[in-house]
Amino acid sequence: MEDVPVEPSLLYAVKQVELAVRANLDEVLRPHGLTTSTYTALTVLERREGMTTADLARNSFVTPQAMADIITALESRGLISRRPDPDHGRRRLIDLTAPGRAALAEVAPAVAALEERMVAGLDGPARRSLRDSLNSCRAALRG
Amino acid sequence: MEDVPVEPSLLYAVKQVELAVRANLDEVLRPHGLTTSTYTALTVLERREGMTTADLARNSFVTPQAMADIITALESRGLISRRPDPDHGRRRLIDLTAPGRAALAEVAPAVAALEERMVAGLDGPARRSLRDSLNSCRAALRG
DNA sequence: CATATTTCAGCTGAACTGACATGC
DNA sequence: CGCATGTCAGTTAAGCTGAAATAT
Repeated sequence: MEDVPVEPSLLYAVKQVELAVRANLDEVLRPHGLTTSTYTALTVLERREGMTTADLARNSFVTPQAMADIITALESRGLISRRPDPDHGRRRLIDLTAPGRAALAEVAPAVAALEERMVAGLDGPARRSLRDSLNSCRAALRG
Repeated sequence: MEDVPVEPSLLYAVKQVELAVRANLDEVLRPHGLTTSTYTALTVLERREGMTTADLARNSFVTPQAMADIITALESRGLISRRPDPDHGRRRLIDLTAPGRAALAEVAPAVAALEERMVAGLDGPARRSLRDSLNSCRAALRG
C-alpha cells in the first residue's frame, strides 16, 4: 500500500505527525513508567515551577479535572510535590521533585533520539522555521 | 499567566499544536455528530476509496482493532459502506457513501475556518514550508 | 454575588492486549 | 506453515460533564 497522496489540509498534517510521535513516544516512555501525558506535564513543570493544576490544564487545552488526574498520578509516585500558595488559600503550587528531574533525565536521550529521527530530513533553517511556524499556530489557537 | 517560554523540543511543539487543534476541532465537529477520529477516517477515505480497516489503521498508527471500532461506528450511521474484495475473500473494502460525503461537506467550512485561524500568522511560503516539513517528519517516523 | 480552584463521582470514547477463525 | 485480515472479548488510560466546597 503506497502512501496517501499529499493532503491539502494542514490540520490533517499536524494530526498525522502527532499520531506518529505519540505512537513512538509511548514506546520510548513506557519502560520508564511514563505516558505521553505525564511526560508532557513534567516537561512543562521543568521549565516553570509553581504552576497550579488549572494553569497546566489551560496550557494543555484540557479540563482542570483531566489534569488533576495526571497530577495526582505524578504526586503519588513522588515525581512532583505540591505546596500551598502563600498568597492564595486555595491554590496549590506544583514543583518537580529530585526523582521527577531524575526521571526526565533518564528518558532524555531516547526522546532526543526520537526527535532527531523525526527531523532527519530537515536542515537547520528548516527546523527553525518549523518550530517558529508551530509556535505561531499554537499561539493563534489560544484565543 | 503568561505563555510558557519557547520550548526547545520540536516533539513538544507538535504535540502542543495538535492539542490545540483537537480541542478546537472537537468543538467544531461535535454539533455534527463527528469526533476527531471519525472525521479523520472520513477524510482519508474521501481521498482514497477501497481501503481496508487494516490499511486505515496503519495510516493512523493505531491497532486494527481500534480502527475497526471507528469503522463500525461510521458504518452503523451509514456514512461508509463495505464490500468484499473481489480478489481476496477476507478483505472488506470501504467506501464513503453519499451521506458520508454530505457530512464532510457540511463541516468543511468550519474546518477550513479553523485552519485559516491556525495559520493566520504565516504567509504563503511559510505555509508551504510548514506542510513540506510536516510531511517529511511523518514519513521519517513511519519506518 | 460572581469568578476561580480544587476535588469527588460517574460516564464515555477510544485506545490497548489476547484469542481465534479465515483466507492467501 | 507462515502471515495478514477481521472480529469478539475484556481491560485500561484519559478525557469529559456535573456537582459541591473553598477562597478571592
